[in-house]
Amino acid sequence: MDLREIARRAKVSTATVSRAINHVSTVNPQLAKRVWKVVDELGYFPNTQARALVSGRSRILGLIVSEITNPFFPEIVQTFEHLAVENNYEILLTSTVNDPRRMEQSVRRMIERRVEGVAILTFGMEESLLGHLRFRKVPLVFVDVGPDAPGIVNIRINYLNGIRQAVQHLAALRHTRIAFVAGPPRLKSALARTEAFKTSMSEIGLLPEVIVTADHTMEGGMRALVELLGAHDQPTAVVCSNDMTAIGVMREAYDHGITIPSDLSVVGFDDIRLAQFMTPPLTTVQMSQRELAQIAFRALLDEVGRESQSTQKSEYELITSLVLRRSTAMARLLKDAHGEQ
Amino acid sequence: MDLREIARRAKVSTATVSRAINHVSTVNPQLAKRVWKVVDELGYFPNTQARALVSGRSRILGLIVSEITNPFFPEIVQTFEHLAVENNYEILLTSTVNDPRRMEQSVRRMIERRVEGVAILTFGMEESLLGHLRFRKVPLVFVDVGPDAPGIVNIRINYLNGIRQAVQHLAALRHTRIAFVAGPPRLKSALARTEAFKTSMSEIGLLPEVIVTADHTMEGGMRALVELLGAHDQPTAVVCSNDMTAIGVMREAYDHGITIPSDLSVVGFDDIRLAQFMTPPLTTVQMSQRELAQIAFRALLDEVGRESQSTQKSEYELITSLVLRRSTAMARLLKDAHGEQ
DNA sequence: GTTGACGCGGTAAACGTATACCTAAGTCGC
DNA sequence: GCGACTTAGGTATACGTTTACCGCGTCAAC
Repeated sequence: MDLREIARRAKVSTATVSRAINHVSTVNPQLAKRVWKVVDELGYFPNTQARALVSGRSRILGLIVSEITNPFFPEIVQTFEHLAVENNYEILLTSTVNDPRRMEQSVRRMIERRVEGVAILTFGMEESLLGHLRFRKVPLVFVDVGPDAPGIVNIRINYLNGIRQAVQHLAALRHTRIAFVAGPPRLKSALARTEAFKTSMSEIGLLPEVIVTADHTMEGGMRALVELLGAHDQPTAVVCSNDMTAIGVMREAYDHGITIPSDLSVVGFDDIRLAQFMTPPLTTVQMSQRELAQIAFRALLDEVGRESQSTQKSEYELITSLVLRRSTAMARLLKDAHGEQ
Repeated sequence: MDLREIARRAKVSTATVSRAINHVSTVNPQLAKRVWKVVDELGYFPNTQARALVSGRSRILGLIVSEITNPFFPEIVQTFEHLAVENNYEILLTSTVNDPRRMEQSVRRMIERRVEGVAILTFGMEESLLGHLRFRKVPLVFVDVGPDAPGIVNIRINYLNGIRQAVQHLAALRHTRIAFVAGPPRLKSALARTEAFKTSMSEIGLLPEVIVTADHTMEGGMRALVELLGAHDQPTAVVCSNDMTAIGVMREAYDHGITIPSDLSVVGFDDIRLAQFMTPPLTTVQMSQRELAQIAFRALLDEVGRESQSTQKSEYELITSLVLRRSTAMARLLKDAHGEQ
């Protein structure tokens, strides 16, 4: 069942059928109606590959994330996919799980399907991905780590804003020994968060001394707390580089009989959905996944839209900000002191 | 840069290039090498749409889930995608969020891209999806709810096995007042779980009296616990129709000062990854998402493989089973009694 | 030495659609 | 009333592959 079949039955040419289906205005409404009638009767659906072949536009976008099972990403995927469908695009999804072979393969798949653009929402700097894609001048969207070149747009994340809010929130609760559990140094985003923490502390005259490194997993968070408990001057609050780490900290605290937030205040980062399901619900710095996906999609669409990669640079920014829940409280020592008065 | 370009440079015909690229054995190794050399030099990637058009095979599979942000699904998507890529397939993902318009649209997209098969891993009975797809004889895979017809395979889930284990585990811990928090009656899978609970209770002479209905969300779980606490004969253990419900129950319990598991034992269902991150880690009935995805993919591939929908029916089954963590303990009253002796 | 079989590679048609180009009919001005 | 201009719809080509079909050359058997 193809265009020709429709043309035959509607007693018009294939050109007219094509035009009617694509709502070209020059076609006589009478004829259009006749065509649509046949189309509906036969349940005809145009063949996308043929369309893509002749038009040179695949209407497919690539989306590369680190790992779909990482709670940070499902919301992104969902939003991105939703927007894509609304704009008559399809998405080609890859989760690299940090496997170079997978990335390589992923790029190949995308090029073979002739994607019109790719959003790379992993936070590492996967140079390996770039070669072929840039060679084909495929528009790319990165988060922070993209090279500065035409056809490549970077979404800048303002980590400082949210982390500063977190630190000041804790300081306001009389915390002075505030620890930071950092993420893997391999990730530029993790580095940036650590820097933001240091800056925020220094700004208010506190020393960002207690920084332990974890790996953005729950297990890493658990180990990090153990490490912190071993220190001779234990912190009363801890800011974590991401929510999974914070969850690990909370989990380990539970096992040690440490109550959150009265014994220890905990702040996460990301605001994955799960954060609000914790006991107690996790206070965390929100980096809106929906918004990130929206910006990425919009940026990609803009870039695809503008023909001949202009040098005009477009910058996009995503602000982070603290959302208060119930995992932070007044610092223990001060509270006791008050209580004793 | 296309086949012809390669052919020209390698001084062979396009047919030979095509054959070399597809590793057809009849082509002279000398020539093949020459072709591959040019291919690599130019960084040539074959155009999938052209291939699909002429071969009549899109190498695309559809995957429909209810909601990617539901923690049950990411693992499924990841596994399915992984398998697809390994078999040179691409996947077209849709999350319906129970929106009929979305489903409609989704089917249209899939048919337009000429998917070779679709796995429908939502657990409702979306009849609306069927029409067009069945008309095209697209192989379909369902979980439990598919109609009995050629080209349609159902994966049967054995809910009873795991739920029986859960109930017997609780009974062994001296619980007799075991409640069940059911899921939305709209979902056949929820109904089946409730039935399995009733059966399991009756089998060991307990009355499945306390059954409250929730909706598979955390909020629903929270409300359910409130309802249970209002009963004059409070349960000492509660089995939930899914993990999110169990998490809601735990969360609400925390707010009421009820300690899990010493005051109340809780068992979930699904074993989403998050279950092990709870405090305490949730004992739950595992319904392996990886395995489900594997079965679905395998079934789909088999069905796509066999030409001319044979009547031979293939049945697939997924077993559920209890995984013990730390959200269950001896029933309160008995434990006290023992303590007083 | 001729013939038949066979193996390898080239020629060309086909997949289903969009669209450049063309033709016929209609409109308008003089 | 006739020619120029507009307009609607048809004809035919192109998109980048795969593959059926064909032809040529080699080799063996007689």
